[in-house]
Amino acid sequence: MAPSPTGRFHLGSARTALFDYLLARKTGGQFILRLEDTDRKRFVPGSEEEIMRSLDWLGITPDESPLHGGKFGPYRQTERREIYQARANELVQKGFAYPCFCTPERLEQSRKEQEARKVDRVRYDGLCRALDPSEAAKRVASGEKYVIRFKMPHEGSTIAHDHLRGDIVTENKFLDDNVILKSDGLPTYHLAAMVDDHEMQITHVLRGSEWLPSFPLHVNIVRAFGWDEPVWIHLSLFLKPSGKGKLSKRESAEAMKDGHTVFVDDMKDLGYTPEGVLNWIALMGWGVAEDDVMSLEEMIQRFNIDTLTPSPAAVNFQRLDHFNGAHIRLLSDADLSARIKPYFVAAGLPVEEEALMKIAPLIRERLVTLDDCFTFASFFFKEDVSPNRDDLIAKGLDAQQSAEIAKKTYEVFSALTDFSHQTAEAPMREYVEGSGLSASQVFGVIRVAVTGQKISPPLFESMEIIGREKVLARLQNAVTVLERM
RNA sequence: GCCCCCAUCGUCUAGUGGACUAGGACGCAGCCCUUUCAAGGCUACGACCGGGGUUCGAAUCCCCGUGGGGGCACCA
Repeated sequence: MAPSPTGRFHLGSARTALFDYLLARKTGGQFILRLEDTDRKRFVPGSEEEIMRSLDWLGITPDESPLHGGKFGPYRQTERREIYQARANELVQKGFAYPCFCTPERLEQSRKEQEARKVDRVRYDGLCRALDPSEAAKRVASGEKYVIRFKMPHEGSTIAHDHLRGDIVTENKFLDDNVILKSDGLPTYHLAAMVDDHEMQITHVLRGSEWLPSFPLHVNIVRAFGWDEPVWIHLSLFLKPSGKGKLSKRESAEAMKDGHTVFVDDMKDLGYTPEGVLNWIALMGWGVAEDDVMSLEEMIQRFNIDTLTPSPAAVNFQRLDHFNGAHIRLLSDADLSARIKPYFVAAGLPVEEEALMKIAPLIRERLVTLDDCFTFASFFFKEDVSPNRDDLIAKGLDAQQSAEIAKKTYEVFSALTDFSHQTAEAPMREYVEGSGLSASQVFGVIRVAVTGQKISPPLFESMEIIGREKVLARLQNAVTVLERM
């Protein structure tokens, strides 16, 4: 993959990276990260690090990259400028490109003129294309500022082949003489990517379909060099959840409002797992008929570029939640414990590993995101809970009757020789039977008394983990709260 | 405006001329399970954009509309 360090690493880039990775693993190829940093004006410090950090977190670390090296380096385009300059000159030499001395001011003027004439497509007017090559060479040698433009044929048409979309035919008269080498000596994407893809022996180019319009230019460049073409695949675009317009980085604020994000680097903090995120983005632009909850391994096995889909896909965060929850449920006790521990630590709670191992199976199927563990299990680690008085009063009963339940429970638990969920539940069931109360009423009071909340993991298993001493204290406290008036 | 791409349930998708009464998943609704919340199981609702062809036969192939998306930089 070849992102540019001009902003944050988002969903779309992650999906491209994933497909690149899957293809490489599937075919025994290399997954390469190349940084397209030729636009120094838009360079954002820290974004290179964010790209690599995000890839690592997702679990799809590149085989070759600026960080890991590789035999086709360097992997940062600004470190390869001589290569592009040589290649650009080669094209000029062969008559496929030409130096252009037009100033930005002249270009701007030409653009305005064309707009005034209401031409269909504003483009370079070809002034320097008409220059005599030896004359142009002289001006270059004299130190005059210039760019190099690709000499697009005026006649005929270009047939570019996309693996998903078939032949894409464009009449050359609609094409422009694009700049391939800028006046600062750095190449534009068009040249840099084509040269690097060739030099680095890239077999498959997977990129977003926003590149389709410049696709003819790219194949013309490759053909001008006489190189073999890679397999081109233009992936479907990600659309906003509404389906109206492509997912942009501006969407982040919108997504953030309901606990979502389009930036991979933010996913971890929101409680998402790499497995869930990967599974989610994999299924946008890739058609899998059934059994769509997959591990990375399974994705590798099932991946096939023939099953990629070309139509735009609206992102659906509810689906992310679904896949995240599904993958959390697949986690072992040890794995889940390790992943939720940081949330308690961050809250300053005294977490114990052994307790965490017992809690994991109790909350696993209740978590949508990992940080949900806090709402479900923080009461385990607190010294006391502070139940709301109204919550302590069972449905259909009054405070006094509810207090009776807590007292009775206190007695039952106190009398136990051994306190486990089995030994505690049996006598409580008997009590419910003989009391004329419902299980829901009795256990509801205990739940709020012991956990401080109306919703909790299974009651008796939870109490076993908390331990009799604390349970009794919390029951006692509940009675106090209920009898206070 | 011009060029390009796309078109199956609300969303992600399966489907490559007959096996389609169009399958799965998310979401939504109901039921079951149940001490809460989930998870799980079952059921319901729900789509081939329109019109012409081609063919014995079109969701599938072709054309034209329409709709949606993308692109028109010394950005990627």
